[in-house]
Amino acid sequence: MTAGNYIHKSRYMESENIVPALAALAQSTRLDVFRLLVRHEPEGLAAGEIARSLAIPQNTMSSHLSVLSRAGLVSARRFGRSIVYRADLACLRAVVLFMLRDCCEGRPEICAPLIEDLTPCCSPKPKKRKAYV
Amino acid sequence: MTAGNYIHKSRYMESENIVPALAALAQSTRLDVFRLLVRHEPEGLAAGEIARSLAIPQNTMSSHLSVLSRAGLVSARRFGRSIVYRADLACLRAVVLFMLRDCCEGRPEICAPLIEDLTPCCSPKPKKRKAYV
DNA sequence: ACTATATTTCTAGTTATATCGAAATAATAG
DNA sequence: CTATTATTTCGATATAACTAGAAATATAGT
Repeated sequence: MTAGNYIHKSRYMESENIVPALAALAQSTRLDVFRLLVRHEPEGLAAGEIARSLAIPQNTMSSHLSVLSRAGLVSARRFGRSIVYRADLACLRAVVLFMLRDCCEGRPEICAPLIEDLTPCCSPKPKKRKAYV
Repeated sequence: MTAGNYIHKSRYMESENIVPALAALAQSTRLDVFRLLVRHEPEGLAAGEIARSLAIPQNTMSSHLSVLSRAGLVSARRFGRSIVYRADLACLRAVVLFMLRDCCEGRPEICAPLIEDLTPCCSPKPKKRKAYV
């Protein structure tokens, strides 16, 4: 309803959702947290370990984690006394996709170099493919 | 020197530079401005036109443009009385690449779905393709 | 030099964010 | 039930961001 030309697909992120996600990452401690959690996928990391790992007081870290969580970039699940946080990689992909969708509109040549940079480390499904191409 | 494991390459963006870039985009007016400028590549758009186009006072817009500019996301060039702003797509790519580098480290399967989503609209050199698949 | 136009800088009020001590909540063990 | 551990919420302060009116700067035309 809100100025909608886009067909809503769940993996796409809309403007209203992207700003909190970018804001959540636009803070050095939170960016470090998110990167740490990405490196610890898929096991995740308890709140206390995150705080200790980055040398930030637990309550401060808790507030950062809640920002990341509200933005959808991390998820939290309780295990006993601990609350284990995990990076939400689908959300990361949605953010990236949102940013690239704009520059791709009608001009693929803009994103092509990016895909080329990315392909060496991230070529799709190297094992189940019959062959490449 | 600052905790450096990465080999510095110019197209890669470091932590210190990415936070201002994300912060610049983490504001709805500025995100709109950037998207507008991407759509107007490569001609660019004068500051006044940007302000008028988004119905924001010129001085307010000027301050937003300077944030985007400091972050390296836009460039400015004077033409007569006007100052024409352009989106810096290399910077956008560097931001995206930074975010993806982390999730690709050692696990290509994370970014592969993203590349697959991107490929239909942005496959490298689309004209030289024989046909679509 | 004067006027009109385009944009920025100055300034100030308002709002939001970051940080962290202290208190509160939640789960486990004895 | 009490003690211990893990985490969050509350509250207060400090810093930064957003907004926009008013003044300043820069360019072009007359």
